[in-house]
Amino acid sequence: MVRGVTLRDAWSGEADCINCSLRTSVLFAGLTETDFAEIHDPIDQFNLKPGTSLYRTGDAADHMFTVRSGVMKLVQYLPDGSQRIVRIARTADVLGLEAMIEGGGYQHDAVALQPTEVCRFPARLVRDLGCSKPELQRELLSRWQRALSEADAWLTELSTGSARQRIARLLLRLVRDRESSACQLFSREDMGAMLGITTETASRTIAEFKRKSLLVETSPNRFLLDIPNLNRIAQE
Amino acid sequence: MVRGVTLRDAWSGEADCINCSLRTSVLFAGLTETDFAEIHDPIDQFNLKPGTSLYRTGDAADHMFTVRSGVMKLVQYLPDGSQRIVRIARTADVLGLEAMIEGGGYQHDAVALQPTEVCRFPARLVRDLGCSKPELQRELLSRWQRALSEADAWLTELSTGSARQRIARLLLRLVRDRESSACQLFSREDMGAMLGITTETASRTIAEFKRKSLLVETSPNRFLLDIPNLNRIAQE
DNA sequence: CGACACTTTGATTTAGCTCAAACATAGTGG
DNA sequence: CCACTATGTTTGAGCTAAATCAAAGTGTCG
Repeated sequence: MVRGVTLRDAWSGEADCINCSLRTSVLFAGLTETDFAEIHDPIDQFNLKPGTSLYRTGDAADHMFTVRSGVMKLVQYLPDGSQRIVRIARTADVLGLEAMIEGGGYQHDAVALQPTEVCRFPARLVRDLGCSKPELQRELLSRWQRALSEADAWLTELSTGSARQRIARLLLRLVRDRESSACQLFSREDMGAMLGITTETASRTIAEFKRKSLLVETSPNRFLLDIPNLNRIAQE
Repeated sequence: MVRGVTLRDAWSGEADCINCSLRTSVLFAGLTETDFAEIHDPIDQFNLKPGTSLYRTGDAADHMFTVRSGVMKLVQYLPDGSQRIVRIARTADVLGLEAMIEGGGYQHDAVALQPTEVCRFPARLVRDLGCSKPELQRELLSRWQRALSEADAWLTELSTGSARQRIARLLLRLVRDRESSACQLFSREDMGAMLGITTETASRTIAEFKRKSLLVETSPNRFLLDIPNLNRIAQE
C-alpha cells in the first residue's frame, strides 16, 4: 500500500470553469457564463498521485468534487478492519454528494487509484445556487440517482456469481461507453476489494483470462479486452 | 414462490394524512395542516398481501410510496434470471424516490414480504411542493442519502464475510433501533437473495443459531435474538 | 385427506481461501 | 553501478466453507 500523501501537496491552482473542457458534462452544465461570474467562492484544482486520499470517512463534508481525469475509489471499512471498495468515480463524476446535507460527514474514504485531477468547490455553492437554478437541482437529483443505481449494480453485478463472472463484469464495466476496448487495470488487491474476493483469486483469474486471450496485455497492466467472450462469461 | 397479486385488489381507500400517526416521521414531516389542505391529488392507501408487487422494474415511475407497516423488498434481476434483493423498506421508509426524475422508470421490483400497508402519492406532488418548501427539499435529499448509505451497508455488511457473519449482521440489522430484540424472519430463499448465499446455507445457519440459543423461536419464524453474542459473531 | 410450497438435513463436490514460497519491478543509498 | 529493500504479483498445495444434488420432514389450504 502506498502511504497517503496529504492534500495540501496536491494543490494545482484555481480552476478556470468558463473554459473547462468538461463544462457541458458536469454538475454545472446548465449554468451560463454570467452565473459563473457570480461565483466568488474559490474553485480549486488538485492533482492527486495514486494513493492520495481526497477525504476520509467522517471528515466534515463541506466540499464536493468533480473528477476531471483519472480514477478514484470510494472505500468503506468493516469493524474487523478489512476494506471494501463500494464504488469508483471517473471523468465527470461527482464526489462528496453527501456534502449537500448540512453538518454531515463523508461516508467513505476517497482515494486516487491513478494520477487524478479533481476540482473542489464548496457545497454551500450548490446549496445556494440550487434554490434559484432548477436545472442544477435536477442535475443534482440525477447524480444522486446515478450513484444509487451504481451502488445497486455493484451489489448485483460485482458481488454476485463466481469470481470469473465478477471479474469479467468488472472488466466490461471499465470499457462501457468507451470507443476502445483498452483499459488500465487496478492492483489485484483493489480488484479483490471491489469484488469481495482475495487478491490471489483476482490474480489467478486475470492470469487465466490472459492465457485464454480474453485479455491481451499491451503494456504493463494495460489490456485490450475480448468483449464478446467476456460477455459470455459474465452472463454465465 | 407466491404469485403476485395485482395492486388493484389491494386498494384500501384514501389516506387521512392529517391524522396519520406517522406524520412526524415521514417525508411530509415539515408540512402544516394548511399545506395538506392545498393538496388535491389523491393519496391512496393499499394493503398488500405477502408476495404482492407494488411496482416492477421499468414501470413508468410517477408515484412514490410511504410504508406504514410491514416490510417490502427491492429486487433486481441478473441477466441469468437469478434475483438479488438490494434493500428492504420498513415503517416510515419511502419507496420509489427515482420518480423524482421525470420520465424515468422504477429501478427495482418492490414486493411485500409481509402484510404491508403503503400510502401512494404522485411524484408530481413532491416535485411541485419541493420548489416552495425547502424543508421538504432537505428531507428528500436526506432520504436519498439514507438510501445510498443503506445500499453501501448491504454491500459491506451483508455481502462480505462468512455466511454466519452475514446472517448475524442481517438479524442485528432487523432489530436495530427497536425497543425489543424480537423479530420476524424472512423466508430462507429471501434471506439467501439478500446475503448472496443459497437457501440451504441460510437454513443451516439459522438452525445452528437456534441450537446455540442465539435465536429463540417464540412462534413460527418469530425469534428473540441474543444480541451480544450475535454481535460477537458479526464482527468476526 | 392429499397437494403444494417451503424447510430441514444429509452426502458429495468444488470454488475459493489460506498459507507459503518464488518471482518481478522499482526505488534507495552506499 | 550494483546490492538491497520494499511492494506487489504470481504460482503452488492443501483445506474448508459453501454450493450442489437429493431426500425426507413440516405446515397450510382447498
